[in-house]
Amino acid sequence: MAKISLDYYRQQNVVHLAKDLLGKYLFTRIDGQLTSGMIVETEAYNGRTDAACHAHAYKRTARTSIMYEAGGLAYVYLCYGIHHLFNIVTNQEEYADAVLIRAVEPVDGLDIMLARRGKSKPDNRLTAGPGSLSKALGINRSFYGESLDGNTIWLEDRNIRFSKGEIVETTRIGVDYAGDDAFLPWRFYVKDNPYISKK
DNA sequence: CTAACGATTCGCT
DNA sequence: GCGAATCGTTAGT
Repeated sequence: MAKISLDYYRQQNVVHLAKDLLGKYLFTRIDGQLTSGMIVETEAYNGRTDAACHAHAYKRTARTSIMYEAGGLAYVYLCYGIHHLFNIVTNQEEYADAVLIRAVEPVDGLDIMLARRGKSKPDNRLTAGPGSLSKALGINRSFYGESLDGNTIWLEDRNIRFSKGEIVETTRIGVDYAGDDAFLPWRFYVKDNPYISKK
């Protein structure tokens, strides 16, 4: 077992961590049903400096409070009243940083993921996009605050490493409200991977 | 208590 | 390419 330990998530540079998470495997086990995917797209959010982060400038609310905990917890919230978006809380206590997982490449439990997504055949949209991958992996708001060191949701390092040329760094999606911070190159994805959320 | 609004997705044109 | 779907969170009355 190559489960990633909590120390990993407590690194202080959330942008570096978002890039490093590419190639890691995300697992869920719900009622004995195992599903997983390899992370191929992420975005970094920095609580102290970044206007796009829900916890921007020490804004502590009921929803964002989990981001102020030490790294290694799940931050899941409902977006547009429809989609559950899965983030990993990072950095030390009081540093409200998080990485949004935007896309994975399906690995284990393909039939389970198809059923959850209401699809009969696999396609490139099965786990592409933050709402889609959460649905495929069965992640919902009940995962809010769940430790990534447990047996329900966790990450594994299977020694997949991407070279600099295989990783694209660009601006984040859907954060126009953040002013200048919308232009930060804090979105990372694996070049040419068919499961990234947008071209 | 009320109202506005999303770190999106899917289907239809 | 465009617009509807849909509801918890948030801030303001």
